[in-house]
Amino acid sequence: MNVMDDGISRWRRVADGLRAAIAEGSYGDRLPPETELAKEFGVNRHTVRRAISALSDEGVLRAERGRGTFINEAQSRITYPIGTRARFSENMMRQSLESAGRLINSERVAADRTQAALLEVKLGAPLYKMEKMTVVEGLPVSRSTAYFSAERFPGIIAAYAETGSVTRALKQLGLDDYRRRETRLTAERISPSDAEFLHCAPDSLVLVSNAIDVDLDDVPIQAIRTRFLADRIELVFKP
Amino acid sequence: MNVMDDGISRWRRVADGLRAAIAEGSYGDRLPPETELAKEFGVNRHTVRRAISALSDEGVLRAERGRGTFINEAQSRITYPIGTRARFSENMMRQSLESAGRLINSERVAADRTQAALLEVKLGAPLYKMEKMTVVEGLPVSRSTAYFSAERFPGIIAAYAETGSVTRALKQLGLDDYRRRETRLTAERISPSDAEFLHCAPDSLVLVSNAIDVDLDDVPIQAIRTRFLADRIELVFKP
DNA sequence: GCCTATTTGTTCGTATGTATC
DNA sequence: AGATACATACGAACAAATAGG
Repeated sequence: MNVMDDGISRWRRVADGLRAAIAEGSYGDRLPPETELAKEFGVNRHTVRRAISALSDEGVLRAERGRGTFINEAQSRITYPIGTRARFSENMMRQSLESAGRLINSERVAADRTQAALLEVKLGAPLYKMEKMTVVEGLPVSRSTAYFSAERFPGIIAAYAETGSVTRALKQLGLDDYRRRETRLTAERISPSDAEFLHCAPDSLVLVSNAIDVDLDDVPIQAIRTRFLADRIELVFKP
Repeated sequence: MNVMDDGISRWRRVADGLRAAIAEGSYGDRLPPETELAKEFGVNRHTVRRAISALSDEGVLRAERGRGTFINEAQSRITYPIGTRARFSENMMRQSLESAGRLINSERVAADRTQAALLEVKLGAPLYKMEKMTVVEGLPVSRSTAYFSAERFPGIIAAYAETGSVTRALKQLGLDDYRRRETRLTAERISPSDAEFLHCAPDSLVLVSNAIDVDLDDVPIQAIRTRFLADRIELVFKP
């Protein structure tokens, strides 16, 4: 019997299953006994215990000897509204949260086929690539990679470094307003590099947002790929 | 130096890292040599080989002896627009895709605190819980759990079973129009039960959408939690 | 207080899978 | 390919805390 055919251990899958069931409210406020869970998941009791131990470390559960295992009140995630006028710092301020953007790295690159199509520039056109990360209430929540046309926004990097905000940087460059044309969302496992920067477990999940911002004439300004840590942030869309 | 404390094997993490880097386009159309990747990920070459073998089985890579390892063209995902008037079947038809909803199960339940708050009914009020799944082009793409007030929509289950669509079922019950009030998005690992129904790997990722639909007087109609398979569907938001 | 059933916690042993060298 | 170290998984017991009669 192949125990770990897909590189994910059994206790891990039990832990994930439990987490999901708990989120769905299937168990109410307390877990069934370990022996019962073992039968339910078709594993040994030790394996269930390992899963419970992992979830206890995460703060999801609380085991009490002789009484049972109880489900802790859910810790709420930061919500991040997406819509036409999505401005990260403004939105955080509305929730009275302290947020800060930080420029990690920037470089000049040539547009590949995908980037050229998204930004509506020629293949090989000069772009600025900016690696940023965002910290809310002292906790890193997202990392993003943004591409700007280097010809249209030659001073963007200096302006961002100075102001710490894309909105303010663009304003400094004479662009008063912009809007979001499109946001595409998907989910991925975090990359090792992102895990290091966001200071989280290497097996965390991220919500990936691929978005295009345009000026008021519908000309693309930036293509931006943001990885939101799924367990620290929740995207909210309200029409 | 063995750090496998999180239940995910090294080759698996290398595979996930490679998949992400490939998706980002970091490697272009071919992978660096195995020895180089081993150094990059800080693992033994055997471990890299196992990761590459897994990705080859998935169809992401193609290893050619003596030449190198090449990246296959990505298979495109189905896009699902989210917005005010999100109607699944309408949206699929616009992409000229064949879609079908299927009722898996339905039962009468009492509203718990969360459901009562979302649907604006009393705690313990009777609800219909409907488990559905959606198949697009023969491929299952999502599974969802919807809650309706049993007092307000006594015939909803029969109507859905007959029409195969929430929109048409509600119309049959005399509700001509409704809109989405809110969509909250997050990412999770798939639950074993969902993995079975959606006929996918047990370690797949899902985009979870928690949404509230309301009638034209802003009274809640349904609370719905949908799990979209992240590698088969992409959510798109256009203002 | 006492007994019992239930439930979590601990400790053996054994076999298999993973990762490196 | 073989050797080594460690993590995973299972099985069978036993210990310790709790709750109820």
